[in-house]
Amino acid sequence: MRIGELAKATGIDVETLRYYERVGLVQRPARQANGYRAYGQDAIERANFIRHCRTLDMGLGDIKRLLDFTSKPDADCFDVNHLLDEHLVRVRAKLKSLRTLEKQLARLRTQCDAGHRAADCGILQDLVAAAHGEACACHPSDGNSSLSKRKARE
Amino acid sequence: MRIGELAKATGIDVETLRYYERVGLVQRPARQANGYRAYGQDAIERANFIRHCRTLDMGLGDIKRLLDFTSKPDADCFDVNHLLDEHLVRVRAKLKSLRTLEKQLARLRTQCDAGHRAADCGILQDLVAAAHGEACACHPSDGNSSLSKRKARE
DNA sequence: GCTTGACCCTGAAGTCGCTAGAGGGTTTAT
DNA sequence: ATAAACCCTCTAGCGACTTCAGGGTCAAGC
Ligand SMILES: [Zn+2]
Ligand SMILES: [Zn+2]
Ligand SMILES: [Zn+2]
Ligand SMILES: [Zn+2]
Repeated sequence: MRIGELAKATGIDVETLRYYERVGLVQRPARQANGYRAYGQDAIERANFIRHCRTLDMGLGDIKRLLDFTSKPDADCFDVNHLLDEHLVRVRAKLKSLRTLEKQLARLRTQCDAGHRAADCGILQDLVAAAHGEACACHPSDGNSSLSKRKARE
Repeated sequence: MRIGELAKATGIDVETLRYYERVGLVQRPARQANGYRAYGQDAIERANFIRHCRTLDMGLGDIKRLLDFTSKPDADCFDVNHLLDEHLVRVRAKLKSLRTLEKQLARLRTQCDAGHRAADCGILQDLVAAAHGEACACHPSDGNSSLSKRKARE
């Protein structure tokens, strides 16, 4: 099987497959006499595994670790659970912040409905006022910089 | 005001401020005799505006456009509304996909609770089965590659 | 006077997960 | 024979930073 066929079979772009090979996610396949990559059927399995994990938004490093587990049947799967737990934490944190964000943006959007002068635009006024520190949680405005420190630790 | 003070006043990292200057988001400040950047009070306003918009997850290009509006009071604010609408669409799309993702991951996590052999791990088995094409929507498994084409158009 | 440490400077490279381009070679169909 | 469709490598670009290397500047304490 050539790379284009593997791409069609898995829905992964040819360039992406070559990229996965470069970073070690996909093993280097044998080559034909002309230098073309020659994949076996197992490459479809592996590529589909990667694709599925990517749709679950896992990082390539995590996917590599999971792939390694599939070839070590006697290993303890604790790390698999842990990896998934951490990923869930990340996803839930992002979900939470996106929900807040959506509310903020929806409210902001109501501040202007028709076209008028920029000076009278409720949205711009709202943004400027927030930057000024009025009723806004995003910048500390007191002396401490806990927010940036927290971000740095994440 | 030196860059470290501006950083502390706004909660934006020093390196990030220099990066914003490089990409034209923050105007180049005057310099002291020793080459240090010397900011005025207005720099705090502008930097806080940027920070606030970043917590609303706007791109630097959008923020620049908004900043430009704040100095053009007579412009029509239509583009401001439009920019916000597009951003809301993006945020809501991401929110929707994250909600689906969270459900999938939460279900997957239930497949294994205690440590055992990787070969018996319900999570790994689930992932392999999904990659195999069982009850999984992420890869087409039929002949067409509509999914990848759709993605390319987006 | 001299070192220590906290600042500041520039420019370049690394991060992640691709994506696109340049500049070729090979195969297949007409 | 020629064109389209495929394949190859190597390189650079995206966004929004972060980090590193290799310096310069300045106040305080000994
Ligand atoms: Zn799948
Ligand atoms: Zn408006
Ligand atoms: Zn704010
Ligand atoms: Zn398990």
